[in-house]
Amino acid sequence: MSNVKALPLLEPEAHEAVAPCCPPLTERPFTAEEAERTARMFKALGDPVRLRLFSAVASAEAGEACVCDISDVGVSQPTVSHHLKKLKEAGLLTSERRGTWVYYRVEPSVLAAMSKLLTTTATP
Amino acid sequence: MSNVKALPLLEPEAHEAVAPCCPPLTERPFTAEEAERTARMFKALGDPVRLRLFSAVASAEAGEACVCDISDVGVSQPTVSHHLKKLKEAGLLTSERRGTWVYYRVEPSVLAAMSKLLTTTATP
DNA sequence: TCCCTGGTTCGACATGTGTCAACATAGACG
DNA sequence: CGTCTATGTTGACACATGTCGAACCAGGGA
Repeated sequence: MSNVKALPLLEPEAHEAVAPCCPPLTERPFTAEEAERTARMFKALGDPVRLRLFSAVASAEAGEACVCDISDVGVSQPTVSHHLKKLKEAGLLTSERRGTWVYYRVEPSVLAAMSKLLTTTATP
Repeated sequence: MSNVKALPLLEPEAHEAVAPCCPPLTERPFTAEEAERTARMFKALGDPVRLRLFSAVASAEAGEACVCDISDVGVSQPTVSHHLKKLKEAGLLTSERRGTWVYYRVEPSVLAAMSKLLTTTATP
């Protein structure tokens, strides 16, 4: 449960879904609980708009992106905000307000954790 | 729609979603088209029941699993069938009938492709 | 041949989800 | 203080999705 304590603002909700997740999908059949937890992350990335937002943040130079820089994804501004919230709730992004703007960054452990889920146990 | 009369031909739909997909999420912001294609796969895994089914198939000894071996996931059998169909449509699974039973296996390229999506561009 | 078992499809329903317009809030700046 | 700009929240609505029971198809034996 306790992983990275660096940032000043810590969402308790967000931490639930993150790193301490599950074995690779190919290792053994998932239990209901594991599936529930893991599905939340996949579901968060299962929407084109969210995927574009996440990709925009993940590929940002400084490791973070202002909402104003990534909100050109073809939907209204409230909708962008809604999707960013979903990504935050899923533990994939964190946000921080600095002055006028709000910056989003990728929760560091997430990418590695999800990638590990998809690795094959048999390595040729 | 069109399925009953289909000979051992390959569904063109299924192939669309598979391997030749997209760069890592962290490389650059996804285009709308890339996001649309990729989101389909994540969405397919974004349901707990489907995740359990997929995991059951992916972790099966013989590389394949009979429906009867994996349908104990807490929902009715028609629902299992429905989810397996979704996974097939997303290009994640393939199915084959042998005698009385129907066997599902993981589309080989999928796991590697999705894993690659989640790798960080910096590869040490 | 008839029936039984494994799987899929159909029809219907409740719930969830994406979307927008309108409103609310938080700083910056005069 | 007042106002402007950048985000988030609310309410409403259309549409997609998960679920089940019933009906349906495919093989394998008796």
